[in-house]
Amino acid sequence: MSADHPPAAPGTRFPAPPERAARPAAGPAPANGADAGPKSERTRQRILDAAARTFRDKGYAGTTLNDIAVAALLRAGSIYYHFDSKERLLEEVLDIGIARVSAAVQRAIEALPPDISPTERIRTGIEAHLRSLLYHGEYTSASFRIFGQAPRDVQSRILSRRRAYADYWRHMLREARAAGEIPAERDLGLARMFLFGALNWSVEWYDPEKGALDDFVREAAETCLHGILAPPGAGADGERYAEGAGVVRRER
Amino acid sequence: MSADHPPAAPGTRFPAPPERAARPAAGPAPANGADAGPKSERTRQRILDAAARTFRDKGYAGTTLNDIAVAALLRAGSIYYHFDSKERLLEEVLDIGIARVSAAVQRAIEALPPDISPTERIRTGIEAHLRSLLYHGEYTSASFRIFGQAPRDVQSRILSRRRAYADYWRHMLREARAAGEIPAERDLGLARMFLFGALNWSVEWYDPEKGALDDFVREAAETCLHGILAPPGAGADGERYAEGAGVVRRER
DNA sequence: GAAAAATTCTAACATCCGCTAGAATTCCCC
DNA sequence: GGGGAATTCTAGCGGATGTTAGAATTTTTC
Repeated sequence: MSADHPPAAPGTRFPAPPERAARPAAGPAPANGADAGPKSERTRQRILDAAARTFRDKGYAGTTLNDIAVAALLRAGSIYYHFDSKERLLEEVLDIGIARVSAAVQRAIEALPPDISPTERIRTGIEAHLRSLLYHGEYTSASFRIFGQAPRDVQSRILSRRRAYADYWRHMLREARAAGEIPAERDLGLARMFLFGALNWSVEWYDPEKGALDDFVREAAETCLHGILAPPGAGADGERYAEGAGVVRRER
Repeated sequence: MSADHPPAAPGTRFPAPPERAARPAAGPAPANGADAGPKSERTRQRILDAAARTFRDKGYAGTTLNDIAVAALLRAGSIYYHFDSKERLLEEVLDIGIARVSAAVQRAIEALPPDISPTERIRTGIEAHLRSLLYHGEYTSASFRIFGQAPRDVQSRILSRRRAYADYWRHMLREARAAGEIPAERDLGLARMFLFGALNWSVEWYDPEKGALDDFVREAAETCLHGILAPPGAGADGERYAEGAGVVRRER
C-alpha cells in the first residue's frame, strides 16, 4: 500500500534493511531433519509462510512480491533466488495446502477402529478437514480461498491433487450409501460439493475468539450430517421438539 | 493479458475502435421504463454488466479497467464518464448483487400462503437464493465471490445491506425453532453460516450443462434441510434404507 | 583466516495500471 | 440541419509491479 523502502540516501550503503530482526537464531546445528534443511533453506520456508498468509489475506493478484518480502524480512528481489516466479510461489502454496488437508483427513480416518461405520468415518473426515483449515491453516485456507483466482495453468497443474482428494470423499460417500446410511435418492456429487462449500466457506467467517474449536467442529459435523432441521442422531427422542424450544442459545 | 489496443498508426485517426459491434439496436424508443433510461444510460448498464462478469471471473485486483472496457465495447478512459473510480464500480456491483438476492428471496417467500410452515419458508428461501445466484447471476455471484477481496471501506459500506439479509435468515431460523422444527441444541448462527457456505460455494462449481436448474435447486434444499444422511422429509418410510441401495445414480 | 560458494541486496528496465485533460465525435432538440 | 450538450476517444502522467543483472555480503569449506 505504501512505499516501504525509500531509496537509500546517496552515500549510505544500506537504507536500514527492513528490521533484520533476530536472524532466525539458528540453533546449534540444523541437524538436517525434516524441514530444518541444509542451511538457509530456512529462508525458503519463511518466504513460503509469508506468501501463504498474504495470498490468503489479499488474494493472488492483490498480493505484491514486496508484501511477501516484507513479511518474510527480506527484499523483493531476493525471492527470486528461491522461486522462479510469483506464479510458482502460488503453485507451491496451493499444493502444500491441499496436501495438508488431504493428509490430515486421511490420517484421522485411518486412526479409527477398522470396523467403524461409514457415517462415523465421514464425521471424522469433516472434523479433520475443518481443523486443518482453521487451526494454523495458512496454507490450507489459502489453498481453498484463492484457488479460483489462480491462473489457468496453475489451476490445472494443481488439479490432480485436488481430484484425488475429491475421490477420497466420493469413495467414502459411496460406501456410506452402500451400507444403507445415505438414502438412494441423494445425489452424492451434489452432497459432496455442498459439504465442501459449507466447510470451506468457514474460512471466510470463522472467528477463533468465539469459542473452542473442538465444540465448533463437533457441532459442524452434526449440522452437515443431519441438516438444519433433523434431530441429532444419538437420542432421537421426540422431546427435543417440545414447544418452547425457541430460546436463543448462543447464536453469533 | 495481451496488448489489446496498439497505438494508432500516425495519421490514422481511429485505430479500429474495438468492434463497435451492432450499436445495441436501440429499438423504437426507450419508453423510459424501468432500466432503459434517458439515453446512453444504456452504456452505464453495459459497463456495469461487463464489470460484474469480469470481477466475478478474474477477481477485483485481477480485473483491469481495460478488461471491463473491452467487454463493454469502449475504451478504458470512457468508463470515468460514468463512474468515479474502479472502487465505486465494484461497490455498485456488490450492492446490486446482494440487493437482487435479497429481493428474490423475499419475494419468493412472501408469495407463499401465509399459514405455511417455517420449514417450507426456509426451503423456498434456499431455492430462491440458489436460483438468483446461478441463473443469469453475474451480479449476485460476483457479490458473494469477491466481497472478501474488496477494500475495507467498500466492504463496510456494503455491510449494512448484507447484514439485513443475514437478519432475514436469522429471523426465519428462529421462527422455525420456535415452531419446534429445529432442535433446541442446534446453533443457529453456525447453521446459517454453513447454509450460506453450501449455497454460495455453488458458484465455484455449478455447471448449468449438467442438468436442469429446477432439479438441482430442489435436491439442494433437501440436502441442506435434512443433511447428507437423513431421509427425505416427505415419505419417511424406512424402505429407502434397504440394502443394495448403493447403486450410483447420477453422480458428477 | 583466505578462497570459494551461497545468499541477499541494489538499482534499474519494461510494462502495465488507475486516472485525467482536453480534443474529437456523436447525439439530441429545436 | 445547425448548434449546443452529451458522450467517447486519445494521449499521457505518475506510480507500482514482476523481473533481472550484477555488485555486495554472508556463509561455508579447507
